[in-house]
Amino acid sequence: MTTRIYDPERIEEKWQRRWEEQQAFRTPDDPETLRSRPKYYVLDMFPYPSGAGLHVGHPEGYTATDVMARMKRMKGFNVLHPMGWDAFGLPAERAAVREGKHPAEITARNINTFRGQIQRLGFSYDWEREINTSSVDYYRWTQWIFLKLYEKGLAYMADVPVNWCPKLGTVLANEEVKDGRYVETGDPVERRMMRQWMLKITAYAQRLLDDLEELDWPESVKEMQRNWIGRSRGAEVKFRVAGHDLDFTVFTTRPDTLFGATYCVLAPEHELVEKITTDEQRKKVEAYVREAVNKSDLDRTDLAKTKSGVFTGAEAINPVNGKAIPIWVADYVLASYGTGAIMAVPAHDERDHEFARLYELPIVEVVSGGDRPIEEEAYTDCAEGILINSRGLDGFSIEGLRVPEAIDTIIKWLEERKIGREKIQYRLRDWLFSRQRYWGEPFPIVHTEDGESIVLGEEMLPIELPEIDEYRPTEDGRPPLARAPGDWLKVELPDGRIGTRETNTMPQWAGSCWYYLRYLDPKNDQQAWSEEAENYWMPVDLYVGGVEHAVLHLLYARFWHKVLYDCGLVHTREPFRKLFNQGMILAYSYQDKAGKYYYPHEVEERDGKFFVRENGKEVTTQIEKMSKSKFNVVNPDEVIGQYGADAMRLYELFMGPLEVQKPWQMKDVEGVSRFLQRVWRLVVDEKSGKLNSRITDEPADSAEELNRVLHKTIRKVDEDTENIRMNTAIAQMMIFVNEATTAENLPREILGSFLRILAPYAPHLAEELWENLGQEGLISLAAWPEYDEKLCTDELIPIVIQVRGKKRDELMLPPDAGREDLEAAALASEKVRRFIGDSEIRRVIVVPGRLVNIVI
RNA sequence: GCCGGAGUGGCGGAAUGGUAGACGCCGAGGACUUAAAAUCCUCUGGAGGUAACUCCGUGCGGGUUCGAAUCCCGCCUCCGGCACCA
Repeated sequence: MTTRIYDPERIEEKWQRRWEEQQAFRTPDDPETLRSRPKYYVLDMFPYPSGAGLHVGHPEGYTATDVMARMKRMKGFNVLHPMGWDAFGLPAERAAVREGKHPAEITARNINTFRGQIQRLGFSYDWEREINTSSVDYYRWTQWIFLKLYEKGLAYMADVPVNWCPKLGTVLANEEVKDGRYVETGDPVERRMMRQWMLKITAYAQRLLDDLEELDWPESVKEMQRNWIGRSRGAEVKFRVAGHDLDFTVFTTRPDTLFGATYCVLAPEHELVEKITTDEQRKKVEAYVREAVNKSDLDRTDLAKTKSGVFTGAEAINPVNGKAIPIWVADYVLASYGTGAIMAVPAHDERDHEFARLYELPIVEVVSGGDRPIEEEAYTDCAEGILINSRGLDGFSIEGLRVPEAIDTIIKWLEERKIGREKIQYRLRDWLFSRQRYWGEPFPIVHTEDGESIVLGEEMLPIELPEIDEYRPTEDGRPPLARAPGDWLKVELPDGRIGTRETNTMPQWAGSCWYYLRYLDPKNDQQAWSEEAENYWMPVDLYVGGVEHAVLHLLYARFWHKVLYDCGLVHTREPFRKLFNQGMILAYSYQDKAGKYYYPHEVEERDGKFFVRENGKEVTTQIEKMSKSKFNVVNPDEVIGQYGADAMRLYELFMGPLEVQKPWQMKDVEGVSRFLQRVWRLVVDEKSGKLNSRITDEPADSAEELNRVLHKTIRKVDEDTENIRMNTAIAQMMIFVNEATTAENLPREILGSFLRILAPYAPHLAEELWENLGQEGLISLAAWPEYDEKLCTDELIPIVIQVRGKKRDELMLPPDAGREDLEAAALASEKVRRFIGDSEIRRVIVVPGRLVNIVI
């Protein structure tokens, strides 16, 4: 033993090298090992390798999964714990333009940075299984899955109104746009008609909804997906247009209010608008439609607080009572939802109410029960109301019914007369699946001159990205791939025709939709994955990542997985059995009155206030999201350089519960670093560099007190780690170390057990001390210790004695003391008797092992 | 507006019907040292009291219970999601 003090840098390098030399974390793949042990697949959401490198938020989830992977390995599981790169994407393409390099080169550089940073933390990934969604070996299979989607009729081209982002020069999916802006960058998005690839995710809406039930996911994420899918039950009702041989269908969730429909509204894009508008109204209607269609989403939603619309001059016939009601055009009705047409019931719908008041349209009450007059406020409650004014031509009536019964009754009536039917409507739209970018998967599609789209066969894969000289759209607005050389763009089809390749590419989500499957068998060049590997490893047992993917990635991946399930390519309906979202790590920032930010090292604290060192100016402090512009980003390399990877890992988990947001505090890293030094000193005498002289070869029970603390600690660390409550597991290990620091004797056996539960958390330190203790083999592969339930309780435990619910005394008694003994002991207490005084004892509540409460 | 989550010392947090504040940070005192750092030990929610001890205390107001941070009702604040989806 040469080194005396704890030197993280030295031991971390040493053990990372050993692990690599011994291939300690290779995923087992020989059939015998696989068959003989249970499996555990623990997965991180793989990162997009940005140019900025890792920040301390990334390793938070990675550390948690690594602790889990290491513990499961020690418990005898075959563990699959891989890492890879979500490597296609726009930032690399933009950097390529900026630096005049190929996106692949930028991507490779960023991946090397990320990998290096991740590896310094000593994670037990199987790097033999590293994947990269932008490598041909990978994306040929993404293209292959696209063929499966196409074969099933789930991929199609359509002229659709798209979210076009001029700044990025590409279209975006609904899921990527919020309030008329791209969620990532905030760039505004416009509405445009374009011919684009779509994936029919709506065909899976009900299954995506139903199968949420079986998942061990945070309730909030399930709820967000339910909201996004947005199932609602209602009815479609057909309305005739008066004086025309035309009709249109509306969707409503409240068919019970049909008698209260006083007008109808068509979306500006509705095909009937043109046909039914009267000459008198034509000018106004055309102007309105033109303006509405060209409005950006931002104008149509967020800013449009007051409604607008124009009367078409035409009238519809309400099928239940034969009354003619006006047909309006208004952009508060969306073309993309339902049928793009509604019946308006101002008495019982807030939006219709607002519109009716604005344009002085009639309001007819058909459900009674509102608190305020119907002219003032729409009554939308479905639980209490009773139907009124709802008697039809042929004596049909739903008057007197409650809303739910009225809905069922009228749907039946509409269906009998073939003028309507029950309808389940989803908010979910089909997934816009093409992008006008270079750095993405090319589609295995060729277009012929006569407009036919031909899908290429499996044998034609991969379709490799061609080299092009500029990564920008062409002058006439076609995607960058239109710049590709002719020998790429032009393809001779098997029948001799010449076609042109599709020049759109797939969105970044494509690669991440199935990467968890490629990890199962990443080097297979015959198949995307083998059946045996899929059967063995799937589903993912634990999936950890940020909540920002609650809808996007997680919904898309579930959709693809279900398609693969229908193709017989996977055996589970769902890919991710348990999902866990880690909370964001925030940081303190410092700002002066003018709003200028300062780095933490530029600021000092005096009496609870903060001042700039240089000029004494007072600054305020706040907790914010880490950001370069706020000067509060914490770099993991610095933390590791100063305290070591083990301290970094420990602090990431000790900060608080994994799922909550919490601020990074450097002072607290020192705390866990001190803890690791204390562990070091339990084994190593820093003065001599020899083993601590208190270490003995006596059995564990020779140090009875410490042995009890050990067993309690094993139990708590085991349970808390399984339940992803690593912060309290670490607290318990601190309790053990505090106890051991003052213990007279340290049996080798006890230290060995403790080091094994510490190993998943601080693996480098644990390996080093394990070796120092003279143990054979890697601690990372040692068996997880068992705890003895009997040793988890003390011989005497504190029993609280309350009088009228207030603690008055505390007695040390055996944990298995009976009710009578506890009561007797409590009543014998001097202090307790003082509080009872002369009062009569009315009741005594005894909770064995806990407390006695005397009620007077 | 609707849906979800949270509110506990100076700070991060623990306790999910049974001792409120585990563990860590900060702070105070002591030991070691020529000294400092490091380390080790003790104290550390508030108020009162020389002390034993007492009272108060988990966003606010009520309730259930022998007993509530925890369960129920009503509010306030903050965070996240959705939002003209008929």
